[in-house]
Amino acid sequence: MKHLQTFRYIEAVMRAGSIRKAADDMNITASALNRRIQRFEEEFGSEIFERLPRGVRLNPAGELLVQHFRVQASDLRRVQSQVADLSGERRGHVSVACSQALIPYFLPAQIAAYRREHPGVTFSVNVRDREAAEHDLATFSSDLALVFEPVHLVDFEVLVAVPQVIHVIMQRNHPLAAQPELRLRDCLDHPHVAPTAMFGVRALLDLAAAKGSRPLRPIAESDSFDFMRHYVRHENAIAFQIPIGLQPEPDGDLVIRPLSRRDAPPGSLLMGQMRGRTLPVASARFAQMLAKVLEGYQ
Amino acid sequence: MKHLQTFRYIEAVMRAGSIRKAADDMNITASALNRRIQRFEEEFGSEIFERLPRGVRLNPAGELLVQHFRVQASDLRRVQSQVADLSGERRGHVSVACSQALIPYFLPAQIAAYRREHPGVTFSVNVRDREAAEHDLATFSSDLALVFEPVHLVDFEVLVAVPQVIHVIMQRNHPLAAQPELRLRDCLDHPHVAPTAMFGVRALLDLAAAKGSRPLRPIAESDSFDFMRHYVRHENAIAFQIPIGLQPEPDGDLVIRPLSRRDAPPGSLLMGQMRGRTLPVASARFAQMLAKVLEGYQ
DNA sequence: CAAAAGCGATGCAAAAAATGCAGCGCTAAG
DNA sequence: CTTAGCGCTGCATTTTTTGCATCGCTTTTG
Repeated sequence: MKHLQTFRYIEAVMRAGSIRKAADDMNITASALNRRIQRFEEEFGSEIFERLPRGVRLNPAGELLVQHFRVQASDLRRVQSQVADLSGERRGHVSVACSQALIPYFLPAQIAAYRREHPGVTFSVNVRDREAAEHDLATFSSDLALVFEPVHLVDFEVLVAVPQVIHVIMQRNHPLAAQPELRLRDCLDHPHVAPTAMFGVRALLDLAAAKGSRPLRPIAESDSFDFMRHYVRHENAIAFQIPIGLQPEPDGDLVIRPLSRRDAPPGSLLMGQMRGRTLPVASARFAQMLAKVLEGYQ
Repeated sequence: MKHLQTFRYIEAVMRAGSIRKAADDMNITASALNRRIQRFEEEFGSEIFERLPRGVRLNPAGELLVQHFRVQASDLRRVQSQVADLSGERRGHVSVACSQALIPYFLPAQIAAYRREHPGVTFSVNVRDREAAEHDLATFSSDLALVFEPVHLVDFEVLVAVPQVIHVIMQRNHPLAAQPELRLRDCLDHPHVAPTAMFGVRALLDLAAAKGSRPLRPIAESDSFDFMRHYVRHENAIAFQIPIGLQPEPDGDLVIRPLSRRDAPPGSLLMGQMRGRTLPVASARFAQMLAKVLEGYQ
């Protein structure tokens, strides 16, 4: 939309930290960009950048303005989506920010299922830790977020919550593989790998371990659940993950066992949106479908 | 704001019903306006006007779009007002839609009082019947509405409500002037003037009269309370009005008496805004002051 | 039933706005 | 003390927008 061009430039300047860099990013001359901003500031009635010796930075007025424009751009997308919906076939774009766990199995299956019904709808899927996912919602760069154990819930409006018990992954020949349900203390006696502190699974594990007065001593930490899942094949270690991130039928030589609820309470996988926002039709319907699936999930 | 120019043109076309008339109103050529709209429709991805033989009319997509733009323009004004507020002195503009009763005494006094504290704030005051006032809120053309007994309350978010007993206005030498409180049946025995059906005062009077099985028989009906107040001097008739529309100390030869509560229940004078909207700083503060004054009013 | 009036659309030239280029003055980093 | 990077501005150029004249169409009018 052309009438939002100036805003796109303003965002670019904000990101780049200087007009020249932003001009470069946007394939325009610094002078043109500079004048656009000056002209805008004049008609807006106030400066929106403070000029520093090495560039520019948004001032409080600019912060307010950027927030306004983000809301307005998001709302315009919603209107467009609604209009497309009027004319019969559903079109639109759904952007999702989600935890790693959703990436391999759950979301691909759900998106494919949705697109079978509505081929006109496109998707963008971004892996975000729980903090970044909430930020994505707040800046209107994602419509939906799916995260395990979110941190702040201020702007996060929960659409559906699913309890998820932490599961243990190991090779079929692992000593613990025989038990149908595992105790945390037994797991901690064996070599284990664990996610880094930023993840909800780790937070729950640390909490549970602290109660049992036996600390987590991972032989490897990683921010990739994919890495951890593969690692157990090499050292006969154990790894942790929530069920939604696991294949229903694991690969031949891996087994999956739930951790006893006596040790670690189930965490919550939450789907949410920006608080108070009205989602575009496509996103709202997709969220509706996900909610139905998730509610039947456990 | 220049980036809303196209929207202003769209609104003009909507009002005028044809591109040529709108072009005339906006001091631009029809061809330029026509092309602006065509260009906009193209980048928006859908037509927003349906072309009729005698002009154009918004289609459903256009309705959605206009609503979006109205919200967005109102929000931009809010941001500007907030920014002005950042830089010290309060500036801004407050637009009020209100019933006639508020026009002569109450609002002038309140606005003057507010402007004594904040000379940078300007006002627009429009007389609207209770239906039109609500419409003004819904189209974001007024920030606040002050109406007696509003009709629909769907989009009207009540900020404060004040009970108002209907009062009777007559000359000092009127036979009823001696009583401190009047019964409706006595009033109806004398020549009386009444507001037309669109007014809340009339609705309450009709209701009360129906209960007493004696109908209202006004010798004159008017949509101007000013007219009615002056008329009682000429025929020694009586008129009705709510206290907020009356001078505390009436002019020499007029007296004011409350109608007995046994006959007509007090109506409600409501101050409200568009539901869910965040008002500009100036409007919000003015509303706050009004609320305080009104709560102490009766 | 034909003429007139009103409408939206479009080709083309003129006017206006935005952009690119070159260079200024300034500040902080090397 | 030099240099590199920054925002800003005058001027020529390019792009966009506007105005004018006109077409084809439909409804209204005499």
